[in-house]
Order: sequence, then C-alpha cells, then structure tokens
Amino acid sequence: MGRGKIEIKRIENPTNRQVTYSKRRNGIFKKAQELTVLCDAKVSLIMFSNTGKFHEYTSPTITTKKVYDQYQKTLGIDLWSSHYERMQENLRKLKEINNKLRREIRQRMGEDLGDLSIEDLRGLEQKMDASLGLVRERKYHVIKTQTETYRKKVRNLEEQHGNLLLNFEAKCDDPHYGLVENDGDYESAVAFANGASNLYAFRLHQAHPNLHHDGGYGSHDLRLA
Amino acid sequence: MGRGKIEIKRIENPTNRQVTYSKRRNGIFKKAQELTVLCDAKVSLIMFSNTGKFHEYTSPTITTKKVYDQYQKTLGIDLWSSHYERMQENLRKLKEINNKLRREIRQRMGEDLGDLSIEDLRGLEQKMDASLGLVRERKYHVIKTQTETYRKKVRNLEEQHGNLLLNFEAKCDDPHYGLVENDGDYESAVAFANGASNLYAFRLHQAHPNLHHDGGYGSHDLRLA
DNA sequence: AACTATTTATAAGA
DNA sequence: TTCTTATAAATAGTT
Repeated sequence: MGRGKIEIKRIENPTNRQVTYSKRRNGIFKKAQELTVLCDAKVSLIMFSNTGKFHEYTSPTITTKKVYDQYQKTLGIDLWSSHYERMQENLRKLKEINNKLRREIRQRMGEDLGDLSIEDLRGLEQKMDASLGLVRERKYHVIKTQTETYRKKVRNLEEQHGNLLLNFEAKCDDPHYGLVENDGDYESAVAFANGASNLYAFRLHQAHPNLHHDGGYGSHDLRLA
Repeated sequence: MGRGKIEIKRIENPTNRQVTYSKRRNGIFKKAQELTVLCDAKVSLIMFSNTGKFHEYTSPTITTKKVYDQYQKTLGIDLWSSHYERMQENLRKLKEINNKLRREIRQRMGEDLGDLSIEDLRGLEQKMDASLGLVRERKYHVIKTQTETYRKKVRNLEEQHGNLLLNFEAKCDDPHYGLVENDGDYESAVAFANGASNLYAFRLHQAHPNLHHDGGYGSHDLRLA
C-alpha cells in the first residue's frame, strides 16, 4: 500500500526505518482504537522502537494493570505470582515463628503461664534455674577477669611509678639536671607521686589502651597520657 | 476500506461484531508483526474480545514479562512494586525482630553472653531471677489449687462412703434383704470398706468424672463404677 | 509534514 | 468461518 510494494524485512536505512516506524505506529494505534470501539474489545498495545522509545495504547475501558491481571488469570501462568506467593508464605512463617518466640520469652518472663501444667511449669522452672546459673557464672567470670585485669594494670603502673621515682631522685642528685629541664617535670612528678590508685581510677574512666607500651623510663611525654 | 464506509462506533449486531473482531484482529496482528520486522521494534499486543476471549501477539525478540518489566521501568510507575516493596520491607523487619527475639531467648538461656557487660549481666540476672520467682509462684499456685481440688473430691467420696455404709448396715438389719440380693454386694461392701484412701487413688488414676452424680444410696450399680 | 500512486485491509455478501 | 470483491484505508516513495 504505497507507491511500491515492499518486502517485509528489516529496513536497513535508519532514517527510513524511523519514518516507517512512526507512520505504521500511528496506523496500528488507529487500528487498535477502532477495534476497541467497533467490537467493544479491550486492547493493550505496548511498543518499544529499536532506539528504545516507548509508546502504548490502552483501551479506555481498561488499565494496563488490569490487562496483566487478566492476562495471568486467563493463561494461568504467573510472571510474578510464584515469587509473590513465596514471599507471602515466608512472611506467614516468619510471623508464626515470631509469635512462638514471643511466647517463649513471655513465659521465661513469668507471664502467660495460664495454660501450663505442673509438669510444664516444673520444666520451665528448671530450665530457667539452669540458665540463671549460667548467667551468674558468666557474671562472676567477667567480674573475676576484669578484676584480674585491673589488678595487673595496677601492678604495672606501680612498677612504672617506682621506676620513675628512682629515676627522678637520680636526676635530682645530678647538679646539671635542673638547668636542662623545664618545670613541667615537677608537676608530672607530683602527679605520679599521688600513687597508683589515682592512675587506676584514671585508667578506669579513660580506658586508654597500652599505656605501658611506651614504658621508656623518665619519658617526659608520660605526663600527657 | 470495504464495500462501504463504516462509522467508527460500537457494532450492535453481535454476530457482525464478532466477525469484524475476527477480521480486524488478524489485520492488526499482521501489522504488529510487520512493524516488528520492518522497524526492528518490540511489540506486545494483548486483546480481550467483549466475550472475554483472549489473544496476543508478542514480538519474537521479547517476552510478555520483559515488556511488562520494561514498561514499569520506562514509566517509573509501579503497578505492583509498591505492594511488593512493602512486603519486602515487612519481611526484613520481621527477620530483624526475629533475630532480636532469638538473641533475647538465647541470653535468657545463658548463651550468647559474650558481649554483655557486668551491668548487662547483672540486669539480666535480676530479670531472670524475678521471672523465675513468678514461675515458681505460679507452680505453687497450680499445685495448691490442684491439691485443694483433690482434697474436696476425697471429702466428697468419704461422705458418700459413710452414707453407703450406713445404708448397707440398715439393709443388713432388714431380714428380707439377704434373700433379695446376690453375693456381689458383699464384695462391693468390702471394697468400700477399704476406705477413702483407696478411692482417692482410684480417682487419681482413672480420672473418671462425676462419680458422685449417681449418688443414689444403695444403688447396686455402684460396684461397677 | 504533505502528497499521491499504489498496495493493503476489510465490509458486505455469498 | 472462509471466500470474494468492491471499496475504503494505509502507506512507500517522493517533494
């Protein structure tokens, strides 16, 4: 239907192809619209040109979503529904597990005990008693470990302190010493002289690790730690 | 394009409409196919006749699902995805809650205590101790209630037993009694004479309800109970 | 985008 | 439905 007959095969000239696409697209849209009106049909026509451009016609009596819903219903196939249903099933299972977990926790909190038999209650009590034992054990362990750690740190700091004092005294005996150093050293020496218990408290709150790693005796930077 | 020009409006004659649908459907499908080939386009054409019959054409280079996916992507609209994403978000939240619940239970079982501080552990211990108290309390309550119930049943049976004995003795004093009854009665009387504690045990194991409801004194059926 | 010679689609009838 | 065919409509090539 044109000046000449054409063979139905890909039009190689891109301009030509684009023009033909445009013309025929209008044609097919018109056909779709006429079919919709004449025959009271529902038509969904979606096209993408080879350049990716998108065009669609949908009968005014319907929406694209409805077309796809009906499409799936008619063919009995799914597109997404298997995925969707799997999700829904997952959701259901998770909720169920969730409820069970909640119930278990409530019972372990001493609630919701109404429909437990004596045997159930005894079992629960024993479980909880055993668990409580574990928690206590762990608590004691943590306390012990922590105490031990602090004890070691204190011992370490006391040792450093002792060494510093020795060092300090040795330097005081040296007549040249006072000329070289600034008075910041005095403050640092006083700070250290307050003893290990202060340092211990300091460490507790600052939790600054590895103080003892720079353990150069008499290092003036120590007062900054 | 036919013997006569037609107006584009709904064809009222159903047969005619159906025929036209059929013809034009073929026409539009042919157009769709030609467009696909000539212009290297992707076409999805889905139609439902007014009688609900379904037909489709899809370019061989694509699938309906892909058309649909691309449709959504191109328009940036959703159709399902908002619903879908809401589900996914739900799923994620549920999983998270689930994990928290599991962790809480594990901790209440004395596991997974590794990263709890002393304070956490002390709190957990106290919570569990309180909960354990509640469980114990409930257990004692249930035991007490049940004991009470049994006590009442025993008292009831003892009373019935006493009445039966009285009744039995009264009948023994009656000179006509021995002639009427068979010797089974002796056995039943002996059985009852064993006292309430036996009955209690019996009731405990059989848990047969409402024995006292047929409390007609001297009923011979009682020995069958 | 418009024109138009020609092809194609199809309405009506069988 | 399918075929036929007169005619309307679509469109290829041109401007």
